[in-house]
Amino acid sequence: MSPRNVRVRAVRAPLVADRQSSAEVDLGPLSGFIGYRLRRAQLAVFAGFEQALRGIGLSPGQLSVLVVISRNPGLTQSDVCTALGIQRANFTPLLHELEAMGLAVRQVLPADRRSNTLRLTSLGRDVVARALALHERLERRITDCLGESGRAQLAELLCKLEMV
Amino acid sequence: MSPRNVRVRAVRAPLVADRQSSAEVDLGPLSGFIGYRLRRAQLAVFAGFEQALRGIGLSPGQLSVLVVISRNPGLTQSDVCTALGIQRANFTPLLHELEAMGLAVRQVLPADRRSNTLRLTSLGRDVVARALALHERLERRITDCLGESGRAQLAELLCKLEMV
DNA sequence: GACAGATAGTTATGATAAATAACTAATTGT
DNA sequence: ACAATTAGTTATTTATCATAACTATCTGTC
Repeated sequence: MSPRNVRVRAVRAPLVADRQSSAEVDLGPLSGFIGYRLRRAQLAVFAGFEQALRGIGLSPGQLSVLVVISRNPGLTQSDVCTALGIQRANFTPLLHELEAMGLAVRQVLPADRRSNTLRLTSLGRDVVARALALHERLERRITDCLGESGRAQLAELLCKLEMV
Repeated sequence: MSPRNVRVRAVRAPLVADRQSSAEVDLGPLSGFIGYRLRRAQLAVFAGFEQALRGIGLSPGQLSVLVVISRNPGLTQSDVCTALGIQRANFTPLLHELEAMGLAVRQVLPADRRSNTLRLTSLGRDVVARALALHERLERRITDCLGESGRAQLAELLCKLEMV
């Protein structure tokens, strides 16, 4: 126990012994965590989104808002927020960007002057159509990867998962 | 086509006509987008994570790092980064937090003094064990929701999706 | 009709995750 | 010995999400 007994072995011990090559890292229970898999998958898919929609300049969130407005003209901001799970406070600047890009317009609802109804401009409709067309590529790549049935299963499982 | 022929109809059009109740919002193609479903599902699961691990005070990212270190003591920072898909630059402060919490230690690798090998403290091992136990609850809730086979399918599909 | 309470939108702010660039120190190969 | 890499750090930027406080408007009740 005295310092003397500390062998040189301790010093020249195989310090690299339990070093692992990054190829063989064991994720342990992590690899079974749905949350972990979700995070990695989402990062990959969002990267694919940016790549597929390059040149359009829309974020996933922006596109989702435009699609909802396009399918439901006249919705209020709050309606869109609850439909997409966005906080009203965060929606305001997002929407103003879409307005600044000339893609959407706010219009005070006369029946309730607190509310704004939302519509796309004709440019907005064009851009959504183009974005959806480009987005098809991404979805096709995913289908190629998972198979048609795998893709459908995944969509359904994710849908269930939202209400855990 | 002359201005005269523009009927009053245009003016007193039913301005509230196409208002929709938020219950019946049509997500259109969005509901089939894997990326959209991923985002919503991940938000739900991460909220569940925070709820399940309340009191431990670890983020999903922090726990993932601790688990990897625990299963692979002696990995360098870069190893952990590539294993988990984290940027080295973002890893530094994350790791320093874990060190400050007394859960992990950095140790210069003598064989390559640029590298730091990582290990858990005994406190770190305790905390990981407790965190994993609590995390089981979340995974069980997910399994209850998707079924055992659904859960396995989901994990596999997400895994494939990472390499799209 | 007046007024308390609720709602729609906005503003400001803070926390977190992720990406990029530039830097230091140490190593490698020639 | 020296150029080119590599590991880690620092600083900065951006995007997303959450919370609280504010205004303007509306609703229900007396």
